[in-house]
Amino acid sequence: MNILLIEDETRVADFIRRGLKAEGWVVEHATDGETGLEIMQDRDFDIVILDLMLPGITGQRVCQKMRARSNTTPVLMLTALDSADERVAGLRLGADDYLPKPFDFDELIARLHALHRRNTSYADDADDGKLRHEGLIYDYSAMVLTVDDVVVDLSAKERELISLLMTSERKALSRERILNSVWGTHEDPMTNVVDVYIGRLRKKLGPYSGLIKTVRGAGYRFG
Amino acid sequence: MNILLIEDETRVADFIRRGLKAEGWVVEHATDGETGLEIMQDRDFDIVILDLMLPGITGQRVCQKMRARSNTTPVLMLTALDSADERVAGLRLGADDYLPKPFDFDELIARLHALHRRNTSYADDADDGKLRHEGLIYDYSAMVLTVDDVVVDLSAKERELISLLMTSERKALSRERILNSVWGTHEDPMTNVVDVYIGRLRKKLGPYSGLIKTVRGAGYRFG
DNA sequence: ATCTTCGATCAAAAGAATGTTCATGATCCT
DNA sequence: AGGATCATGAACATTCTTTTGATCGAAGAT
Repeated sequence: MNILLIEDETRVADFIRRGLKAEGWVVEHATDGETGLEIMQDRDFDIVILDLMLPGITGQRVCQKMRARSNTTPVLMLTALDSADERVAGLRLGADDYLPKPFDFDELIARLHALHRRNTSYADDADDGKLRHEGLIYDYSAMVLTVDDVVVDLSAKERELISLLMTSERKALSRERILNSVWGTHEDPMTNVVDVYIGRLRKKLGPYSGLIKTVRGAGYRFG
Repeated sequence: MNILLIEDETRVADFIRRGLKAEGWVVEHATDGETGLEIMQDRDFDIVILDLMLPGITGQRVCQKMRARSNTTPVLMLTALDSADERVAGLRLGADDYLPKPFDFDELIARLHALHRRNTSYADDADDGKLRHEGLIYDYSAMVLTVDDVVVDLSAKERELISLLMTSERKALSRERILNSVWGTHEDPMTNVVDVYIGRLRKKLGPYSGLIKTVRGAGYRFG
C-alpha cells in the first residue's frame, strides 16, 4: 500500500508520514505539485494525499492534471479551510475525498481505508495486500512470494526488490534508483549488487523470469 | 538533454551521473565552481545541478555569477542542510529549485523533469508520459516503442533519438543539434553516427519509416 | 564462546549487445 | 554529367550484462 503525500510544510508532512508508516503504509513525499506529478509518472500509488496550498501550482491544478492524464488514483485533498465551496470545487476537479486541516489522525486513517476499499472493490474485487502478475503473487503482509501457487523463499533484499519491481510495473528503473530505494545508497558503490540480485530473483521466478526485462543502458523493467 | 553537474564529492557525483545517464541525460561533470563556470562559457546546458558546498567559490557565488552573465539556464541547488533560510537565500540568488541532501533519486529525476518542462514552457495537460504519432507510441517511462501495438526493441541511443525526434515533431533538426542532444558532442566531430542511427531507426519503424524525413542539406525532420 | 549457516557483497571473466567508423553505392540537384 | 549529400552494410571497438565462485559478516544454534 503506497501513498504519495504532496505537502510543502515539513512539520505537517513528517507528522503524517510517521503516522502512516506506523500503520504500515509506504509513504513517498513530494514538497510541491510539479514534483508530485513527475513522481506519479514513474510510479503507481494507491492513494494521493494532496494539500491544496502548495508553492508553484496549486493542489487543484495537480488533481486536474492527474485526471487529464487518465490517472485514476484516488485523491484525498487537505485544506486549511472548511468551506463547502472549496469542497465542491475540489470534488468537481476529480478529488475523491476531502479533509479540512487540522484533522484528527484517526479520521485521516479512516478515510484512507475507505478510499482504498472503495477503489479496490470496483476493480478486481480486493486488494488483500497482494501484488499479482500472471502466476506471480507477492503478499506484502505475509512477505511471501508465490509462483504458480508454490511458495518461494526470498531473502530480505530480494523481497524489497521484487516488491519495488512489481509496484513499478512497466516502468524502467535505473540501477541507481533501485540502489537508492532498496539499499538506501546515496553514492556510487562501484558494485554490481543490483545485477546479482536481479539474477537471483529471475532464477527464483522460474517460468516467469522473463517478466524482469533488461533495458540495456538504462536498467530493468518488470512486466 | 544536457546537464552540467557541479559537485566535488566524486562518489556522489558518480552516482548521480550514472543514474542520469540511465535516464537518458547527457551529463558533464565539474568538480569545482570555477571549472563549472568556464565550461558554461563554451556550452549551453538544459539544467545545471549545483552543489552548495564546493572547494573554492561556493555554489551561491557560482549561481550569482551565472545570473550576472545573463545565463538563464535553470539551476537546481543541492545542499546538505534542510534549512528554510538557505533555501530562500539560494532562490534569491537565482536558483530555480532546491533539493536537500541526501535525496531520493526519484525526487531528483522528478525535479529535473519539472525544471526542464517549466523552462521549455510545455503545458500539455493530457501528457500521460507517452509520445504518439499515428501507430507509433513511445512510452518513455517504460522506455518502450510500440509500432502498431507491437513492441520494438531499441538501444539506448535509438531511444534518445526517437524521443528527441518525436518531441520535435515537424521541426527540422540539424545533425549538430542531434549530436549535441543525444551524444553530448559539442565540437565538430566529422562523423556520420547520426545518419547511421537514423537508418537503423527507420528500419525499426517499419511502415512508419517515412515519418523520419530527410531535409537535404539541413538534417532530419519527424512528421 | 564458538560453530554453523545463510544472506550480502564483491570481483573477475565470459558472453552478448551496442556503438562507431569506414567504404561503397545510391540519390538528389543544378 | 558531376559534385554534394545521404544511405547502408559490414567490420571493428567498446560497453554493458550475466554468471560464477569466493569472501565477509551477522544471527542463531550448540
